Amino acid sequence: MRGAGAGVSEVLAASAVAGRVDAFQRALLSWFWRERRELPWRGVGDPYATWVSEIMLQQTQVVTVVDYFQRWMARFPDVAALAAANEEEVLEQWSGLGYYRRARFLHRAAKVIVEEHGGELPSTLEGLRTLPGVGPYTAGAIASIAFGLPAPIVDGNVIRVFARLFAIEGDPRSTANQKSFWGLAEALVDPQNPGDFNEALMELGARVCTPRSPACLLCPVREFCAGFASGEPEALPEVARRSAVKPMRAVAVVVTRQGRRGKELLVGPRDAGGLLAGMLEFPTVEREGKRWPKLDEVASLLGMKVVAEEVGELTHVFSHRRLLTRIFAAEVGSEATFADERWRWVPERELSQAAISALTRKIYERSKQLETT
DNA sequence: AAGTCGGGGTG
DNA sequence: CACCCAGACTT
Repeated sequence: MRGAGAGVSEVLAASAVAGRVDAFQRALLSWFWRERRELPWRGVGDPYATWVSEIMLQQTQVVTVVDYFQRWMARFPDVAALAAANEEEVLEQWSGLGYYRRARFLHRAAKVIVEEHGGELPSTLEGLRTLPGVGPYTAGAIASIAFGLPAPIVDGNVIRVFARLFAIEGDPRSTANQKSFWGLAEALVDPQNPGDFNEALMELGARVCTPRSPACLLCPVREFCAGFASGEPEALPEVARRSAVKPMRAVAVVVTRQGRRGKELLVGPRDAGGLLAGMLEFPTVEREGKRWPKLDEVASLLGMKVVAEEVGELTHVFSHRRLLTRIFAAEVGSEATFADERWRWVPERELSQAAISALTRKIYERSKQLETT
């Protein structure tokens, strides 16, 4: 029995991969070359495309990313185009994808690349690592996939695959186990095909070595796997205890007016730094806990008296928050203006392409739906 | 080492 | 529901 965080060489020596690293690499790679999915960022040969895809894929599944990636590349085809854009345009493209800080990092890094690297992505692990938003995983992914360097990667898929292959017990996030995962990734990556090898590990985790019921009978490396041998591959890795989801309440008012070009809606940017920082939203008051804010509080936010009708309520779940929102609707005169420069009128047909979060999109859909009934 | 930060897919 | 996802960054 190996304890958590055993040295990499001991873990490797005690496994079925010992002395057969070449065979392991060949088995994994030939499966990958046969079974891999066609994805829009694969085989493009453009480090910028690899970078964009890897940032989008952070904590986000492949199927979700595909459309966003294609729209992004059409709008910002290269580093220079991204660097020249303003932040709102960047957030418009990211709208709905979540973790908006990633979009800001991508944008900021593009400026750094133009100003300090002559417009070319750094081609070393250390250079990539200096870019905002590029951590150990993403640096390894770009280095191996775009530049052919034998850099290791460890993501959620690799953790699961290695925990099973090598029977790594204990909390996979512990420092000791992280050292094991990174050490194994470094020891196993095929220097001839580092990018394909790394992608193969992740694709195996995503499609075969899945969390609940892994498809071991389809696995190209099951002969090397301690989890398969044990008969209980799904027992690893150990699942971490999740922190509690805190309740939140909010009141949002969808304020409309008839502008010269049809109906317009009042929106403003959220505070920087917090949840959904900088995204446009309807006038909203949020509160931690289960007590509802009052409509008056939204009115004072706007500096006006609001005559509004409640049109519904919806729930939105974040990873660590559960937010219930009461939605009101108010129509104001076409001459309505607001002293606070935070607020601005957006034509209804432009809202769907604005820099709004999925939550704001849901609120809008709900208010529209009630209008017609 | 623990918390923060979205959103969607899945059993 | 709960869990997970081609994580990074802050405290």
